[in-house]
Amino acid sequence: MDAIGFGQHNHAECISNGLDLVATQCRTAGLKFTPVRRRVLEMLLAEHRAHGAYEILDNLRVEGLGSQPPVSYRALEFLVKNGFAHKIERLNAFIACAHLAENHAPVFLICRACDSVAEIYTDLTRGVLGRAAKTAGFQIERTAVEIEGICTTCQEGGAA
Amino acid sequence: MDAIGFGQHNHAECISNGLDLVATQCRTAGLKFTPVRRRVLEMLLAEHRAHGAYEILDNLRVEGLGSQPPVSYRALEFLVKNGFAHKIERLNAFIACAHLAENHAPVFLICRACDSVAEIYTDLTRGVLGRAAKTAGFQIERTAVEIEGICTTCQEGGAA
DNA sequence: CGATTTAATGTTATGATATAACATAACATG
DNA sequence: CATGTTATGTTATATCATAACATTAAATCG
Repeated sequence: MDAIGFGQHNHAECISNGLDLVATQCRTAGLKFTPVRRRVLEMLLAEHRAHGAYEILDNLRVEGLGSQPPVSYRALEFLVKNGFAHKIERLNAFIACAHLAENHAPVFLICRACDSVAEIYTDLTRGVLGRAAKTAGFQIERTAVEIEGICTTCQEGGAA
Repeated sequence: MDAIGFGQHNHAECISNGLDLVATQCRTAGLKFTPVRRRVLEMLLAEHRAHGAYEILDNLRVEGLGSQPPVSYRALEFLVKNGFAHKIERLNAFIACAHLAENHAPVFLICRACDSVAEIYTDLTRGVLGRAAKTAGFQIERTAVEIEGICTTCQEGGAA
């Protein structure tokens, strides 16, 4: 388990590695990593927090890459569908995937004070949840696990 | 673990018991269980699926209990805040709590075919999730666990 | 009781999020 | 280069949600 989002890491690398990884995966899978899609992913990678579709759109507009809602929604849909980004339902916003390449059921830790979001890597569908679903006869297809609270930094800062 | 929502139970009782329980809890806690709030809860209890705020509002309007969005949103807010209902973030909709009276972190099983929602009673904050959060130094305040898939009935029906 | 304050409701207006639908352009492939 | 397919551009509108202020009802207390 790691929690990218809180804690230290080389962020510039984090962005360029992410873009490279996705570019490669798209090439391999025959997906088109177009300028808009690339730029949107780059925006998401720039900060470990969720970005709204309209915030993304504002940036695209300034850069001449699109001006209407469907532009950002389509790019985000592409990224989410292919596992390069996730939607945080709680916030109606999107975040770059922190575990690119690995097939996973993401779990998010959302800090309500600083809005940062950490993605942890823990498959809950095995264990309790899987057993519970099985008992209910429910066939799991997709999970959204979103934990809201206060991150380390904000606890120290007294934001709690 | 039980999964109210899928499976059999006496539904009429389920509604009246729910209303009675909440009425009692409100009396005890000094909360006002007003006609609008009561009626909204009743609507939620009527079916084990999530109800949108505007769907609720449409019903209230017909009954002369309110006609503008804030009316349903306020009633829903009251119910959610006091643990009598939950919001399903994935659906931007609301559902009656299936474990009234017990302090709990709900887990929802959402059937994408028939839209029914089951609430299961499994505290994930103990176990893996709790440990993961602890490692990240994250202080959990609230969890939203929403599992999407296909319920037993719909699997049998071949809706998958 | 009647004044005060607190909570709930009514209402208008608007903000924020999301998608349907259709037109056009770019691209791959036979 | 015709054809199918995917992506993009654009208009319009649907859907979800809340701010702000007016009014009414209810609780509290001198």
